[in-house]
Amino acid sequence: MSLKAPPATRQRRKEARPQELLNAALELFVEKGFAATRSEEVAARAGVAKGTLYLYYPSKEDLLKAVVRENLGALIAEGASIAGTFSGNTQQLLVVLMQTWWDRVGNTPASGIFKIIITEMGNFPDFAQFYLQEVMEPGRQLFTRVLQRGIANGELRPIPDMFETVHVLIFPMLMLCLHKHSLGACGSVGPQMDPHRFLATHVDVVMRGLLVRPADTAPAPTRNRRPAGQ
Amino acid sequence: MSLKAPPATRQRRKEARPQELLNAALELFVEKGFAATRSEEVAARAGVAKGTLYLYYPSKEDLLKAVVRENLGALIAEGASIAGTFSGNTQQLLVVLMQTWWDRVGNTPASGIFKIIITEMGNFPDFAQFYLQEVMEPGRQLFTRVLQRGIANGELRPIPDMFETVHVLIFPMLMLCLHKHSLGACGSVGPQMDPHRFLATHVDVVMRGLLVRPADTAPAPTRNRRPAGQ
Amino acid sequence: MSLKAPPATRQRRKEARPQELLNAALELFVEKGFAATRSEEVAARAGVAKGTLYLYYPSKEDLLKAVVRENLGALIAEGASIAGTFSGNTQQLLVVLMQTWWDRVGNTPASGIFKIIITEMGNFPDFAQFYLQEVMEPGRQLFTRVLQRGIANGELRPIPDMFETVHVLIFPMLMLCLHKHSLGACGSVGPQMDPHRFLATHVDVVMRGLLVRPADTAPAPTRNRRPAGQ
Amino acid sequence: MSLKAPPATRQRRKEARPQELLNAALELFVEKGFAATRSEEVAARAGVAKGTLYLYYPSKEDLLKAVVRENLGALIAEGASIAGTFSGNTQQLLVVLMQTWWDRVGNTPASGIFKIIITEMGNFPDFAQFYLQEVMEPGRQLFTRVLQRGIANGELRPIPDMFETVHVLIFPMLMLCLHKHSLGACGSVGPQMDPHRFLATHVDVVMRGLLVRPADTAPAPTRNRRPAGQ
DNA sequence: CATGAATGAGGCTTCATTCAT
DNA sequence: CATGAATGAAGCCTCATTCAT
Repeated sequence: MSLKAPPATRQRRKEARPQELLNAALELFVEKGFAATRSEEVAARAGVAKGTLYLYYPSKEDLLKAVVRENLGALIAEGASIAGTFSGNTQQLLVVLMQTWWDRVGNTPASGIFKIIITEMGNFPDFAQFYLQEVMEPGRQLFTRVLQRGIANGELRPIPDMFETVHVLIFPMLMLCLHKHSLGACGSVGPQMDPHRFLATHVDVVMRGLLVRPADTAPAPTRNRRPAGQ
Repeated sequence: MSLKAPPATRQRRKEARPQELLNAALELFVEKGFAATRSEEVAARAGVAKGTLYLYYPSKEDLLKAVVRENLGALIAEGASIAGTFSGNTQQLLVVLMQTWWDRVGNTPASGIFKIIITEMGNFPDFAQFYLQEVMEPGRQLFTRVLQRGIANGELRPIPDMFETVHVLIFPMLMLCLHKHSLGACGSVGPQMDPHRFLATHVDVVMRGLLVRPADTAPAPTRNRRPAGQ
Repeated sequence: MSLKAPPATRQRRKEARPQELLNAALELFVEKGFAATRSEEVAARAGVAKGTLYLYYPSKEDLLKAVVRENLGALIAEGASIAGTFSGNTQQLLVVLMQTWWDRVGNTPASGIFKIIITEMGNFPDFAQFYLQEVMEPGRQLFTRVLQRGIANGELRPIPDMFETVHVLIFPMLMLCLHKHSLGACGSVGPQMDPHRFLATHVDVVMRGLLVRPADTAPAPTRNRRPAGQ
Repeated sequence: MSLKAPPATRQRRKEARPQELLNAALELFVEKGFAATRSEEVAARAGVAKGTLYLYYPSKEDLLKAVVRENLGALIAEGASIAGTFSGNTQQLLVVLMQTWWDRVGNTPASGIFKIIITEMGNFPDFAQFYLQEVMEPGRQLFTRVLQRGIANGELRPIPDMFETVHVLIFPMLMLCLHKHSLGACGSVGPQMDPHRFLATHVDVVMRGLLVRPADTAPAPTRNRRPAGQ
């Protein structure tokens, strides 16, 4: 842009720093765990020196809290925006919800936040409250409304255990994120999970189980892969 | 002092030590994470002194590996034993498999091992191999066989994406364990998850989605609870 | 903006900077000690930014040395000026010396320098030499001359241990300064020390002990206070 | 004593450790100041490793508090014991009090506590309260009682400003301690202060100033030293 | 000149591990 | 075997100092 290239050393980028540090911290906390991540690593990955981290976050613990807040905020915002207005039947809505959620959250570094939450909820009790109120509960209510609308529409059969059924919808999505950052990140030998296909199958199976009269729709026609082990 | 009495206690303990240490370690690693758990805490919870731990396990890392080995072993053993011989239809088999698995694994301290695996797989790469080969793969094959038998029986419709479908069955079970040791352990305010009911609902919904002709079986008759929020 | 106005302030400040920094540093070094005072605090109290301090003093240590030099210089100057020419008897001279010293030194921020000297003499060995030569020794000689003149005048009795006697005169003055910056600065509950009264009493008692024939002078008539605890 | 020499390394001396650490800490805090003393230095001077210090005191600050408590305790105990029963006139009592105090306190490492107190009173406000109540106030009352008894006996003249007069007695003693650990510790070039002689002179001068009719006692006959500077 | 973002050496503290008893 | 006092490497954090603006 300007004629002078950005100065290599000792750059003054006060504006961008917090976000860069949060990104670095998220990555490392997800990869190695909070306790096993050294603050210096976070700083290094953000491209600054040890001390700089402490100009923005007073302690490693505060950094963790900022990471969680920041990324849960993103989750919440996404959830709200996705629900929005949608015309189409329940199955289509669920497919859109889940695929969008994957594109916007699951396929994003923010997906790692679930691993942190699960791991550190015990050590930082306020996370539990925060997570429950700001993420789990809204998500549960969103799915509950979707299913209830489907029942009211006559699309879905009556659902006796709504609470559990909603979790049957949600849990695989969360597990997909966790999987991505554990087994999925370990260059494992076996066949890789294709998230989109998994979510499509998940919705397809569950919807067949909830519809009044399951359509005879085969799921997205699949090329014949995975000959082994099945 | 006396010639016979005291050794009894000491003797009994001596042989139980390794198991007591592994139990204590499992609990603490699950609660606080491996890095955040101090060796001394493990020893204390096992009722021995710090040094004693090192008589049995040469390092904290080795202790972790023993914990993982031990509990993955348990998982494997359970899995193998559960499948066994079973007469009944596929849905009944899956219900039995899952409920038994919950009783023998999920409802056991060993359920925490999944949290450790997910958390530490990045720091201890051999866990991935180990876990994949000894747990995930056998479990996947078990469920694959069950579904394939169901298809062969004519109970189940053809399943185009067997790999994903099996994970649709497995992931909620794993997530249930993780949930139990995170949100579920935090005295959260909202309604608690009832694992048996969750698994029943899970099987019911998924089976309806897989059966050739979904039975009209209502799931386990539910007392009318959870009036709020659904 | 305007052609004339703003520089006035800035200009005035610029010349006053070193002194403002020294004042701020003296205060803080006295309050918290040299090691426990952060450079940034000094700058902040002087109303400048951290970096500015280093435009005037190349290091915190140099700042300390400047503070000590500056204030020992003040002490020396005062000492020299106080002695001056004085007509009156020895007791009157001592009273004037001490009260003046209190007004010009003890009752001034410079009084804090004694605390610094005592504290940091061990860490900065040249302070000892400096302090001894430039302050203690001149002060000792001043008092020695005063007492010797009193003996020669026939006002004072012979004094066998002049060295110690002079310290009997000096030590309470120094201790008064130290007290002012320690207990005296801690909003202590008990009765407060009135420095003028203390010095008057000090001179009175000591002079009675040194005069050939102690006058029957009551010390400065005291309002009846301090009924408690004495 | 025993046949086996004390084990050289990794000695187990749990009993003695706290006192050894307190002694080392007192010395170093007095020499260099609290903030300028590194915990590792304390440990090293006590002959242990860094970590060992923390087995006994949870932080450097707690160590300081223990040092102060420990040594103020000693001071208090001494004060109480010295007062005791004494037959003789007031001057003799004061001489005994002061010389004993010097032998038991001033000439002891505990004398350094005054330097710490003066320096750190600002940083640790509870020290002020503690010191005032447990040391200054009892000391002041002790000297007040001695002087009042002297007045009642007819030995001493009426004393209008008892509070200040008592401090005229006390301050030089404190200053003597401070001097010992500052100028006196710096291998200064000039003549050294002889504490006993100083205290004797101090008492002599002050008593002459307080007695109804000063005795004509010369103080302890002095060998003719210190030819210079007086 | 003045600023304050950035640095990194250094200090406090923890804790895995050792070893004398 | 069991203990727990002791160790010291390693991590968190501070702050004196630098330097680009």
